[in-house]
Amino acid sequence: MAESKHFIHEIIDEELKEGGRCYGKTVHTRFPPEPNGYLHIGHAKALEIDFGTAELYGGLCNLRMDDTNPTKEDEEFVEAIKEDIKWLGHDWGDRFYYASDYFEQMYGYAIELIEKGLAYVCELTPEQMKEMRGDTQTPAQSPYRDRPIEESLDLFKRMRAGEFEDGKMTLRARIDLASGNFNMRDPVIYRINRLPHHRQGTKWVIYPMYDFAHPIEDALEGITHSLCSLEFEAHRPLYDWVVNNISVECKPRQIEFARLGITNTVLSKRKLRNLIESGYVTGWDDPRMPTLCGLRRRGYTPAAIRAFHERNGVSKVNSLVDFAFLEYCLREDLNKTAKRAMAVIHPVKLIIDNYPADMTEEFTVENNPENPDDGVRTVSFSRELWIEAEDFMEVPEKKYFRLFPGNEVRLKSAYIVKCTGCDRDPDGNVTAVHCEYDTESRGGNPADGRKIKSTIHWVDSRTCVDAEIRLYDKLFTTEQPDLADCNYLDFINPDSLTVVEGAKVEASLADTKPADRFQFLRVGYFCADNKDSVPGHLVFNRAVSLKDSYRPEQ
RNA sequence: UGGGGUGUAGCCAAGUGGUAAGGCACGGGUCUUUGACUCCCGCAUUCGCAGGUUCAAGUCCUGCCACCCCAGCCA
Repeated sequence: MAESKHFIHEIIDEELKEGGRCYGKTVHTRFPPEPNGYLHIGHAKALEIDFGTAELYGGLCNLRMDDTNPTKEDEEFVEAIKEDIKWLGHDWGDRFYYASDYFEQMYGYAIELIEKGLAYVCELTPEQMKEMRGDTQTPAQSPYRDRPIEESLDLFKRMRAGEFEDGKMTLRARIDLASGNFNMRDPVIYRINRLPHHRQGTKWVIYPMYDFAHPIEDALEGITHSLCSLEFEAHRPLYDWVVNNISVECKPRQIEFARLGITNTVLSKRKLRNLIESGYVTGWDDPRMPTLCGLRRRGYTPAAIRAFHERNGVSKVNSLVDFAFLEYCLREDLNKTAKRAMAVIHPVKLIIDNYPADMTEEFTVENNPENPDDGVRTVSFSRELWIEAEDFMEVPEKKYFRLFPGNEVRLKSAYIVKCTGCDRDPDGNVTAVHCEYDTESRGGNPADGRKIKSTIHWVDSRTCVDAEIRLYDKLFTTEQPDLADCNYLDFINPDSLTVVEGAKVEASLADTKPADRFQFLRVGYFCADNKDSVPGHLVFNRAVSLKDSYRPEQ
């Protein structure tokens, strides 16, 4: 929970006081996704605000599919949305709704408005309506706004009956053609659309617009606080107009907050879809995507995502949060929870020349030094091991203190070895590193207590298993790929994915299950791919690297 | 040139007339059988700018500037 309350909660505190709008009431919010795509980390912010506010005040939060436009929405997204919300740990109880289930009631309220002289049927074409909208200096014109109530009533009923073609007529709210707020210039509240609706089928050929439908949905469900993003601020007068002019007892209050921006990625459904359709990523759940299913596959945890949003806070300032902060939140969680394992991504042979060729030992290693309850495991050890190629340099650069001729390092939990040299192929590539071990240093403790500066990870060449490692990096090379005057596709990071075949991982990883997470010692946090990793062909995704303060100096 | 919003460090963000919290990033050190983690230190004489009120202003007043959203029969 945040240290200090953000502005929305301060508003609610006031309203809950005696005499306040919500005195004695239960705080009731809603999360209203449109089922036309997958949820991403930006939606997660809204999710945390909607569900989090309800939780904070001991209230309720409904889950509602905002499906008022048949041309965009599809049932296929509904289950995925529910799954993502559950994954994040939120519970809507039995309060799962569809806006489309309220169509009949909405129709009734539209009739009420017409009867009150507050709505009328308009026969302008979309083009005409656009032309007559006016501008900042000129009021709009609407030739049908004074047609008799009876005529609008008749026409609207015939609209519903399907007597008119798509686009021929609309129902408009009769508000203010001269308003500086264009949303109030007699906005369309119903349009004709013959496309079948994903749940209502062909029952309806007229559909309510968001500005009319949303306040009704909220009022019908008894929502006290309708929390949404900043771009709806100018729609609030219309929201209030609707709840104040129809016969509903509940008058919800809309409060707007800034949506989330993160560096080096994009967060619009259109752009994300385009990344998929253009083949830059493999799908909505590609681990490089900022979608919840993508982050999940990448190895992100619900706790990390929730911490990210809680610490970012809630305000009305358009923000662009550093991607590094998301990574920090993940590392913080995984450092405490992920079991350690040894994996060599870029293997090179380490031969211990004074170790008997037929000997094998087992060493005990802690699973997580941050959490002793995770216990220990044993790893096997023999004369030939695999180590990370970058842990050896024949000619060390300044401040390099791993393996180089003459230097000692500790093999994690095993022995201290002294490097004696290396073998190279005709092209000059290192094919094996040679060393000798200190027989008195079993477990990694030197008998004489001398300090060993470096400890490196390793795997036993006799028992290790192969794995495919997918190294992910930022999707875009610039912090703001979606700046107005540039094309975000120009900034795609060509190295956002590096696939490494033939990595060597310790034997204990052989029975890893999909979605299992680990810290590969000294390398980073990895997650078994939830689609492609199977026994016999392990696939690990790098969720995030470990911080690395090693800076070679020259 | 209409309406609605927002400006506090590289990035988030507290602050509600009493002398600029915290986190990330960054730099330095400590610790370490992970160059991780931990711990410690440093990091805004100043709050978009300019005036004004006040003993006292990031907070109040006036003016200006910058940026974001709105003219879908999208949400």
